[in-house]
Amino acid sequence: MTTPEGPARGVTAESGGRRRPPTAQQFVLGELRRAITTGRLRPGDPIRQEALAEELDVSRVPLREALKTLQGEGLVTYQAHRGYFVERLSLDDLREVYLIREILEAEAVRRAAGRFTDEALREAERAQAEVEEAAAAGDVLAMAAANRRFHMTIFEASGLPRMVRMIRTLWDSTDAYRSVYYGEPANRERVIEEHRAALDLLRRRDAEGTVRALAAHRAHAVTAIEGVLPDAP
Amino acid sequence: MTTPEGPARGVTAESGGRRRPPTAQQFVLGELRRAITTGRLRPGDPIRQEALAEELDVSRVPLREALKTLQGEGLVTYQAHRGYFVERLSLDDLREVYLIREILEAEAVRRAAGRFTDEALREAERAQAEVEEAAAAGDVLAMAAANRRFHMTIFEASGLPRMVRMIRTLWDSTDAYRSVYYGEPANRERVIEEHRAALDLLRRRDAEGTVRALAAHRAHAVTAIEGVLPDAP
DNA sequence: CCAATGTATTTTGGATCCAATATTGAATGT
DNA sequence: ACATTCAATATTGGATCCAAAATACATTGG
Repeated sequence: MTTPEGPARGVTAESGGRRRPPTAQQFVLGELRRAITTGRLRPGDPIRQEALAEELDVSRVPLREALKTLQGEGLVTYQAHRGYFVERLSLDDLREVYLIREILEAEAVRRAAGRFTDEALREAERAQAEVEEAAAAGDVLAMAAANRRFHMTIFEASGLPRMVRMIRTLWDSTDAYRSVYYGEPANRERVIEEHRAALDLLRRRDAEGTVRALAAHRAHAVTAIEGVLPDAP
Repeated sequence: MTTPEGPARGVTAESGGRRRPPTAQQFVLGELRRAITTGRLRPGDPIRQEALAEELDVSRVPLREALKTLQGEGLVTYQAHRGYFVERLSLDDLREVYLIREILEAEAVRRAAGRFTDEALREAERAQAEVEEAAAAGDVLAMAAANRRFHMTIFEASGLPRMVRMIRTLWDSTDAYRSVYYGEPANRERVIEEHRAALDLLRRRDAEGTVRALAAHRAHAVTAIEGVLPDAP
């Protein structure tokens, strides 16, 4: 039934040589995020604490604290005495997340554009360079990460830290689906073009233009994702 | 030391006759929320787990899980190996929370108004009756609770559960300040009037009117709270 | 055969104990 | 007197163990 294999393969294995966080709960948190976004833990799956803890080579205590964090972010649900389950995102849920993003990000971008510093601009350009590099190399994961940095750099310029935190959480909750989007070469091309356009508008401090550009950018992503979602609910 | 006593009593005492939740972490979560919103735990305070756990007559394990939840909601902050601290809301933070609420609630109300059922209307009217009762009795805590039910009933009619969850979290994070608002009799009167106006508009399914009315309602609260905040940061 | 009931097993919830880290305070040297 | 180092203490982080609840399973009666 369960992996006849003993200690640590599956989830643990692919840590790619990153430095391990200072506490086990933070380490587990990262591993869980990856497990969920890469689909290793699938939507609807119950999370068996004992097995997972053993696999990650920690006790259940830090695992449970990490799960509480994920619960707060909406990546897992919790029922008392029954445990945690990987959240199942319906099409409606996905649309709702994007609706909320639409609303919050519009405001964040609007504010950011008005007060965009040269430093922030350079930071965004650097992120964009990484996006293009990763795209050229066909590295989907790296591209998703760089793409995130690109957008977050812009949001952070809004000077609204709580808003940024909420947006980040919303991104987290749909990570799994977004990576699908980057799988398509055509989408990768489009992302690059749209980012360049947004950067141009930011250089001119054109707030409304940037808002519109990024809204369109987002809309493209969501329609593309909606298309493939029924296959992997 | 620890309970030679069997099933849990202890500091539970002051729960005003509410039914105790099925798990200790949920119980602790409620107690912590109250402690923070009533000012028993003050902004900036470090949270000493051992002492608090003993006071609540639980071990540190469920306490820490509850703290993780609060961290996700932004009511406490966390530093590895240093522990949890009650979040300190600056004036800017407060304004940001209200800005985000403004944006999200406008959308929620807009959608809710269009699809407001008679059942939802009755529910809102019931909540409003409780608000008026509590106001008449001068029971600030009960009024805050009923007020919350009134607004949440409306938000929930939007059919956007995630959005409602986020709004609820935003309310949580400023509970402490809002109760101050209800302390003033004049404010209590105004709240009642404004709620009645909103209900009228809802009965006519006037979406934009309701949005405007509730936006004004919110604006009154925030300016009033801003006025008193410097005293209790 | 099916439903209901009681029992065994699994799984989560929580308490206690120990380890790791941070903080405090005293002693020491300059 | 001041800064620095090192020991003592307090506090958090985590592992293990036990209790409580839920689930799975078998048994019995209809």
